[in-house]
Amino acid sequence: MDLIDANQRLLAAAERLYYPRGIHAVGMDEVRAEAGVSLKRLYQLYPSKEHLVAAYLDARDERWRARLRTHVERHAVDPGERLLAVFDWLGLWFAEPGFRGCAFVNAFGEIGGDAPLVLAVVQRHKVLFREYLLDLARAYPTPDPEALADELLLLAEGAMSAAAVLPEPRPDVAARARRAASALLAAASVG
Amino acid sequence: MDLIDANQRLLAAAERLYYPRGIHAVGMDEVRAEAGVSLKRLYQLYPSKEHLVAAYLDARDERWRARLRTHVERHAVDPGERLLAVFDWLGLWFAEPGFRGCAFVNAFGEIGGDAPLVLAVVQRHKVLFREYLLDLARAYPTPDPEALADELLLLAEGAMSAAAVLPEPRPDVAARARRAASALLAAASVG
DNA sequence: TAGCCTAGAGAACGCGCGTTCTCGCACGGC
DNA sequence: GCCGTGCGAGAACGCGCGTTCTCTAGGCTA
Repeated sequence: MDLIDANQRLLAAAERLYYPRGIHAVGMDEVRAEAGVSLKRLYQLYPSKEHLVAAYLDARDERWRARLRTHVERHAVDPGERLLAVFDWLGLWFAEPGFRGCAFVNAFGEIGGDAPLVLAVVQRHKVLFREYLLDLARAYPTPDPEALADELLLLAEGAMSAAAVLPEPRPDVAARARRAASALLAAASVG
Repeated sequence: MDLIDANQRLLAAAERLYYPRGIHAVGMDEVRAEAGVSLKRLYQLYPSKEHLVAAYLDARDERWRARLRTHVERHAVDPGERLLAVFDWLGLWFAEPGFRGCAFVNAFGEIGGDAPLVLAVVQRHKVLFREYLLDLARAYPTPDPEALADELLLLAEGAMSAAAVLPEPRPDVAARARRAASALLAAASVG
């Protein structure tokens, strides 16, 4: 097995273990075993757990945003509909088995304080999500796309938190967020 | 020192240590030392760390909601203004030194999976916050106070996440949330 | 075949945790 | 005065972690 293979297996194993259980609950040896990689290789690729965690989050960021982008592009063309499609996708995500909230917010709560590499990846993810919403908002007829993007960002972030934390039976969080987003779109529209 | 005293000192110490640093980063002995209480007393009051953490979160929940309620009652009488005052208070909270996001969301990310006592307190806190918003929304002239409360809850939750995670310089998250809340209020109003 | 580099398996190390146990001591009832 | 009970102080224990080290085996070159 070469380095590239081992790397992919490690990242896949990290995803399978870290997201459902949290980071500090999963030891390096468990990741190693799940990936079928020797500890030597692991530390050759990632000199510390923090590096591995940052890489896991980085990979998750790419995948998460790609999935969102794909859904939006496939299901809407009108700028307003595209912004609302973000919330439809959130609803699909929330309904997936094993959903446990935003991995980045969770990681921040768990090790945000001391882990600069991880903090940087978390912040970058949120900035990139915000920029994606801003891209969509710029296509929408509103005088202040930044404000609109920020407002929708807050709704989306709130939906992720609420979907993760609220006990069952919970109101359909994504649908509520979509309704609010629709109202904000109408309020921000110049047409 | 009697049990009541020791309990108060422990809860105060837990608050000072757990919120800024996270839960798993603070050991029982450190809480004991900060509180000036013997380990024996600690385990007499809380038979495990999970019990102590749950009690810390419970106390924080009470204090957090009381502070919010006090601010809202002191600064607004009109129902719409009261709902908006929630976001003003969030802005004050975010600006406090040491702000590190919602302690309950952080605790969920850190140990949500396996810690039923903690999970229950987290969920209860969010439910009570939602009920408070619902109380305020019921005084507002809208056909669906539940929907309005849920929408504002999402904005508030999103603001907490964004204020915690987004890197500096960050947009004034609470003000953005307030603006969005204002738009949602207008959209929900029957008058 | 002999030597050598590499890699895997996993033992070992040092540490910090949650929890329990031990010890010595002060204080209250007879 | 004396015994027992409860207390604080902190040592001890068992465990699991992140990280490093050791041993062994195999395949490559000459």
